Amino acid sequence: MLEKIISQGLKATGRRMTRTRKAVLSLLERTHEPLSASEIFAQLQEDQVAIDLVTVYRTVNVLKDLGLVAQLDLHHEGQSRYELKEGRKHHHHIRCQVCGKIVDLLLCPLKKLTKLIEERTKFVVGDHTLEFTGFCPQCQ
Amino acid sequence: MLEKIISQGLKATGRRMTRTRKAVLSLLERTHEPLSASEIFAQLQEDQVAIDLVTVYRTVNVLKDLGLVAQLDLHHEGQSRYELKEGRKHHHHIRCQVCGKIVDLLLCPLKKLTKLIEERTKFVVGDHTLEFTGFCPQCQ
DNA sequence: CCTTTATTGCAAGTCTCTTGCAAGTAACAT
DNA sequence: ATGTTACTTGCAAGAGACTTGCAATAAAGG
Repeated sequence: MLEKIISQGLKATGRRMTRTRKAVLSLLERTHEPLSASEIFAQLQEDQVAIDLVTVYRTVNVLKDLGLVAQLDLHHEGQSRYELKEGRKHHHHIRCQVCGKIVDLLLCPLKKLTKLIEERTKFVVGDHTLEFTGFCPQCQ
Repeated sequence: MLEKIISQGLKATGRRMTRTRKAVLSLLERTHEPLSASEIFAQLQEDQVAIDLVTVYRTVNVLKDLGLVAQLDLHHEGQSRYELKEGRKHHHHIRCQVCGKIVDLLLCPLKKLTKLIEERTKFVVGDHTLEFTGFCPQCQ
């Protein structure tokens, strides 16, 4: 179970598993779209979980530090979104410009590009962002 | 000259060429990295051009509306950057995580991907963001 | 159950970007 | 040139995402 794995990561870095961290984790675990901090906050309110928005921000940052959550900056959205990495492989997203629906793209065309970029720019390539926008089937 | 082309675009949309728009354009024209609003503001201050930060934001938005400037959201930067599109072909960037230096990548591996994504997701694919981070030659 | 110390909530602050409005000025007609 | 119109600007204020300081709370281990 995810909670156990994460408890260990927390303990290993001198942190604790708490009621609010469990709530955020369980929400991320059962949600299949990346969520923003305010969406996490709103959903937990609805679920009658007492939590402050500040704590949501602190929690996702802790989970990010542990490498358990990915922070996404979608195309001109002006806010970050978070999704669990646990058990999922590297992927990207497409977001509907009309309704905001986000769908996973289970592909990444960039592995072979890294070497080319490193040769051309002399950079050491680290991370990358690749996000698409478009119109989903319902909004076309 | 760029200013003339842009004057026409402005006029065609009921807008005017002004002292401040000329200043922003000329700065973007002679700068070879994408600039943020506050960088544009700071550089113009240094150049003794009287301009308000609000006007910088409004100006880049006008230029974006006209399709003359691209707005970039680099990886977790928390601010947008702007660069002239005029005369340049579609490209992406890599940014140094240490010093912030931004270099153009004159490539885009995504044309052939669009069809695949549309088939798989039933979305109509519009725009995309692709930005890399890494370590530049000086910061390795 | 107690102690230690991480975590939380609240208030306030920071940063990017936007909006309202009166004053300034570009563009065009007279 | 001068005047008129309406687009632009600057200033003040506001909105939204995210962070920080601090006292109160609550995990975790003894």
